[in-house]
Amino acid sequence: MAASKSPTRRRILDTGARLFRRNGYTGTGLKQITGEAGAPFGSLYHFFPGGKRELAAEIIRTEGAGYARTFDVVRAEDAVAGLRAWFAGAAEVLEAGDYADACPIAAIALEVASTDDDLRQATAEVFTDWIEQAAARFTEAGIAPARARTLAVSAIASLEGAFVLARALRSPEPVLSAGEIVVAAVERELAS
Amino acid sequence: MAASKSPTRRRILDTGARLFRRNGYTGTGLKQITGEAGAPFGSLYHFFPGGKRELAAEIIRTEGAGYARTFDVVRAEDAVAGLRAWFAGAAEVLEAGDYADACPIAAIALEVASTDDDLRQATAEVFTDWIEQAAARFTEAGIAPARARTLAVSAIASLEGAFVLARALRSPEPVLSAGEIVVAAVERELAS
DNA sequence: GTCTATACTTTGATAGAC
DNA sequence: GTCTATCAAAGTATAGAC
Repeated sequence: MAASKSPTRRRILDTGARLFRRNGYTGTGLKQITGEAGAPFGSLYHFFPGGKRELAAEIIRTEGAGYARTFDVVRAEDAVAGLRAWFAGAAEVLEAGDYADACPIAAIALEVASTDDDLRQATAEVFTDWIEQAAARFTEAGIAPARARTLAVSAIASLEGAFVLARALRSPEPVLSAGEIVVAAVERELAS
Repeated sequence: MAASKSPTRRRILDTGARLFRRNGYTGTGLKQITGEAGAPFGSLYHFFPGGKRELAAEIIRTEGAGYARTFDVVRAEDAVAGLRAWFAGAAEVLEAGDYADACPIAAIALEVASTDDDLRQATAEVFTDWIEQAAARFTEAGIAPARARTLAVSAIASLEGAFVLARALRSPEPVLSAGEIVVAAVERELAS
């Protein structure tokens, strides 16, 4: 079908992703999305019959998968340098985008955690994927599986929380400080 | 004036704090707040003429100050044990409250960061206070100021991000893992 | 099948009765 | 000063013209 290739559908998804990321789930209106996407309001329900929840679910999954690829910079050959680059890159993107674009799903995740179990589960699957991918990379680098998972969870949590502080403070400091501690922890683990 | 002691005003603040914490800023309605608080709708505008924004600003400040006191468990005499208790306590509260009550202002902070500069600044002041208090405690424990600040920012960011993951995954693991890494970092710093 | 117009609900906010 | 009734606007969702 042509639906999956429709440029209108693409624009709705991209615009929705940007607005959800910046203004949150309830903070973003469907009229606002179609308006900024230059799409007729009815098109949203044509492509997403389930309405706002179906749109959000797809955005959570695709944006989650997309953001997972930023972790590709962490190569098993030099996990420490890669991890350092991961945090530095996040800080740069944040500054360049005026502290508007941090984690693509954090704002949604906090809002739906206690109010919409389907969407909560979608965010949980994304976070689980990130954790497993990061843990696999650390394991390949030579860290024992259990320890690799602890470090993976900690790395992702640190960046996630640093994003919260950085957006509020309009400063890259939290991302850089959090990165420093996590990088040192991984470095120390590999040296042991 | 009696206003500051009014039980109605108190109930509005407490209910608002709980709902903002769980459902976010735009995700919480004023009618929902007064409804659950058992207060007439008009009372909200009587006590908070500035409406939703004034109410949110006060909640951010008071809840922020209240949460700062949880860090009192970190005593300069034994910062490592205190920090360990801080994370463990956060994990316990989270589980006990069915993953609904984590950071009192994180959901608001992410939502207003790019949409309401007054409220963003209120959250920034809270985070700044937390960072300074934690850094002071680490300094008292014998860590050099610059390093103490890096560790303070990292500790708060780690917990903040762990809360995001924990609420989505409905698991205390992120809080415990993040705590493990941060505690080890402080421990190592004190040993050096 | 694309899109416009509308239905219905809920939102934040006010006015005014008591 | 406490509270009820109502406002205009924005929210999601749908119906139906073309």
